[in-house]
Amino acid sequence: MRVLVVEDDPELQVAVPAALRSAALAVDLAGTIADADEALFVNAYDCVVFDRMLPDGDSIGYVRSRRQDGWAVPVLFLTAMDQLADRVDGFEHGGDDYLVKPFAVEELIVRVLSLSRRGPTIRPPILRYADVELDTGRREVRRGGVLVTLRAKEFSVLEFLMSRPEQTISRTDLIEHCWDAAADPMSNVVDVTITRLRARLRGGPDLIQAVRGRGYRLIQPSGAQS
Amino acid sequence: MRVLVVEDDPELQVAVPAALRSAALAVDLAGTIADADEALFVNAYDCVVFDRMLPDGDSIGYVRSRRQDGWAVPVLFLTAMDQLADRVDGFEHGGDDYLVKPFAVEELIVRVLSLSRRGPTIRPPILRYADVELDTGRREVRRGGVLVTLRAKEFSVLEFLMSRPEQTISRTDLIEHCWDAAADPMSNVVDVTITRLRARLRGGPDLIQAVRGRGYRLIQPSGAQS
DNA sequence: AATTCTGTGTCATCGAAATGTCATCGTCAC
DNA sequence: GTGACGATGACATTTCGATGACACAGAATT
Repeated sequence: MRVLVVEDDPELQVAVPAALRSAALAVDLAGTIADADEALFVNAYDCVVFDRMLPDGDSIGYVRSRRQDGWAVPVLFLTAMDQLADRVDGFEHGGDDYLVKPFAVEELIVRVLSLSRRGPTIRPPILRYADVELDTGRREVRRGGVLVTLRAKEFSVLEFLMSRPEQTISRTDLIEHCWDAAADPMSNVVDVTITRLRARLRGGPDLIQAVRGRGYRLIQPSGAQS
Repeated sequence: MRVLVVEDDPELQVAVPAALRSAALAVDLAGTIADADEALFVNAYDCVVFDRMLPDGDSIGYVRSRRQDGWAVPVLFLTAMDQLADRVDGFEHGGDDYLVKPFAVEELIVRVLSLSRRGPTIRPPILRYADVELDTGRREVRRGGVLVTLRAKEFSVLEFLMSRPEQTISRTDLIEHCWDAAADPMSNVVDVTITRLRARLRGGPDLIQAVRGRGYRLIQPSGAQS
């Protein structure tokens, strides 16, 4: 779990990351809102610890505006102002928790862990065609419910075909999407990979049709074509 | 938003619901853990406010056991014991926040609103996969009930894998979530950490599968291959 | 302050598995 | 029939992951 700490007080710049690292969290540090913004752009964090007052402004304003764009990473505010009005302010603008300085490091750790745990668990999509299911997250393919293990290239080609069912895909397109720049467009790698893919999917009719001079496409052999 | 308040003190039985209703929350009241259990069975709540000490026991025990079954509704504990050890204890067993009595009603409202908004998206504090248990609070891992001691990085990687069981996780994702910005994405730290993790978990079949060219994932080796 | 210990990162090497190449065969369209 | 294109088996090459040994930093201990 990775956390961004945004803090300008030199003492806390040392203490807070140290405390969080002791809880096996990976910690990055930023000193200003501008720095934090850049770090948030570059990396994926599970939680952000924001000092309220920073050299370039009040962090609540920043968080508020990011929330407007749907930014959802949990935030813990560290604040020296312990008036209740300010606390309410912090929550109402999308922050998820706050801690009043001075605080016990154990408490900080507990709260950050609690916030980090609620990560957005997004389900990667599952592609289907005929009796073939391709689970992009698990990198698994099933035919008629039976698990079929594919090589990386084979998977990648099938994924591309399944994302455009019944469209004819040229060898060039396949090379461009499934191979890197080093691939030789003149070779017959695509043909070979298609052959291997067919061999793996021998659990039903051949769904991969060669379109002479054009490329390949997925098609159900029973269905009529144009 | 609907909230269940579990409280036996007659004074608070009046004051707490009144305060929450003033914030436009729908409030139900229970006086014992048994009553609460029934109410939770019948209705869906966005948040539960639990007094720590109730006539039929300490509510932490109840919450802890419900969490084991994946129950995820946010809980706010009201506690008279303000020692930090107790606070940490409350969190580590799946509670999401606590408030020390006596408290300001405004603060109660703020916290309940925050928890309700957060929704039941928190993950249960103990992750399980096959015969491996990972306690995020205690930072302990058990395989087949046997305690396995892990290094911080190893724990962190396992936690991330276990939070997305059977999903293939790229080295990049692992670096981003388990290492800080100083990590070199080109190095093979991830591979080495995986090797070490496997070595520690040698108490059963290898659950960590390398997916060539993509990353790693947790999988039960029972699945047949072709 | 010096020393040991512990955790973590780096590097080099090994070996297996994935993938590309090539030669040959089959087949489809005209 | 024939010429071009696709299919396929055998083989060569490359890549990638696993791992042992070592290096280094910081914490703990003396």
